Amino acid sequence: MSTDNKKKEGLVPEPSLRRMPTYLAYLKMAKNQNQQFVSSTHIARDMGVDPTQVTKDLSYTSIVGKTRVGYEVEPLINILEEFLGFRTIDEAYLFGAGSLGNALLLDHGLSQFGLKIVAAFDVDANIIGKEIAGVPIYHMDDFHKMQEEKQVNIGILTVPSEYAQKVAHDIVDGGIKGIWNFTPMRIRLGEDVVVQDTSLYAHLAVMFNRMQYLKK
Amino acid sequence: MSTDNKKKEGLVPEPSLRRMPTYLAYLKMAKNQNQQFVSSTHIARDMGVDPTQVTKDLSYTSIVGKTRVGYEVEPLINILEEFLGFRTIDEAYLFGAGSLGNALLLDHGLSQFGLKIVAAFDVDANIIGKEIAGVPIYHMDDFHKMQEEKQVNIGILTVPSEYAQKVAHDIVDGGIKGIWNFTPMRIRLGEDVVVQDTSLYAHLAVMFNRMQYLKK
DNA sequence: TTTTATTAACGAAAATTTTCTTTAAAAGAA
DNA sequence: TTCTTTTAAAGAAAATTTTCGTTAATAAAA
Repeated sequence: MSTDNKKKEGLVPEPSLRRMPTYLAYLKMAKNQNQQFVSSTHIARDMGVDPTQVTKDLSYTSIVGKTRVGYEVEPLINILEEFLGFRTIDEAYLFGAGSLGNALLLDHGLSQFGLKIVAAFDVDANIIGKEIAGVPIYHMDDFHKMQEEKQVNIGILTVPSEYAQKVAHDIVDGGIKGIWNFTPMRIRLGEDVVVQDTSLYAHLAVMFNRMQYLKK
Repeated sequence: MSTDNKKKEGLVPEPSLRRMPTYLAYLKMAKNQNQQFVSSTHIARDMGVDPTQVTKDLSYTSIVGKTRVGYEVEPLINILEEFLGFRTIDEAYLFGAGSLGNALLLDHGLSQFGLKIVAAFDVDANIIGKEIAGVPIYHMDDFHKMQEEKQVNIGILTVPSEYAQKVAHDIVDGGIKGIWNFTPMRIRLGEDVVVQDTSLYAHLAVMFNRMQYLKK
């Protein structure tokens, strides 16, 4: 019954990981303003969060702050970027070049955070063979052949929900180790694959719900 | 007597809200396969989650399941869509028509989930006056004037990080009540505004981190 | 040099979320 | 009908995450 009773010991908490890029964005601004040090209290005040949460989050990295001074901005940026994996470029395939997939191909922000989409796959004959933002679109059937040469291990899933599980399974067979799942479907895969769910609609749902409480 | 009337005044937990659209996607597939009922145990097994979590999540809506049968698919879809605010169309402005903003304009998935972008604002003279996916792009300065006529209350924030706080403040002044923040910056605003952070890079960070543990 | 104020780090406590357990209801079988 | 099995619901327990309180370090001031 208990299928995934894996020890979570030593893992950096997901909420902490999600907050780290926000500190990074803040630090880059501080750097632009030529600040050499920032204290956790400063960060916390400016960002509207708890100061102890900032120190605790940053303590997961190798940075050490100086008492009464704070953290040195530039080393902290470097350490955070390294820690988050934004410094090493990982190659990725995009599966499903519909409107959302297209969107991700056009967004050049991703490459600054360590993700480079090297090819896209789809089944729509109208777009296969074309390029979007310099990324070639192949037929889904060509994936396994392509993967033999390239050995990419990240797959971005932007197919229609009904194909999510099937495609996910298929690409894991081809050696994909991490799936960035933009579909609203939950996909079931083995323990040796990382699935990151990023459904925009989930966030929309939270926003709509919280807004209801304002309207009275 | 409601047991969860504590400090947060009975707010639906955010994790539950985020999971609801995944149930919705699952249910739509069940409907397509002409299933009339689904039980929480079924949903849980197919989606790889805990069955009691499913019932608990669904209990926040008005649906009531039938013992030994489950939930009726079609009413549950309707109730969920209604509950999540996907049935009523909310108008939104897009702030920042760069690559990510462009992406959101091109994605026609949003309109199916109750969000309709009616105008975009930017400061780039090269794109002002043009249209993307039928949505006109205006200069940022025209926002307040426009808002007087339209009274839109959702703003999608896809400006560069360094302008996030400033623009956020400005649009709240113009009457925006909910901000869907796609920048990695945390923004500070009053209590009467809902901010939903959706930084893609936060999710990327989690995925990269979790993948590190596979590679050994 | 000594004192004071600010800060990171660490562990404890509180709050939140998830999982486990029990209970009652009801469909289907005997 | 009566029994068995499956299920939703509700409450308890466990795990996780956040907040709180304390301590030690150290830069700046006296």
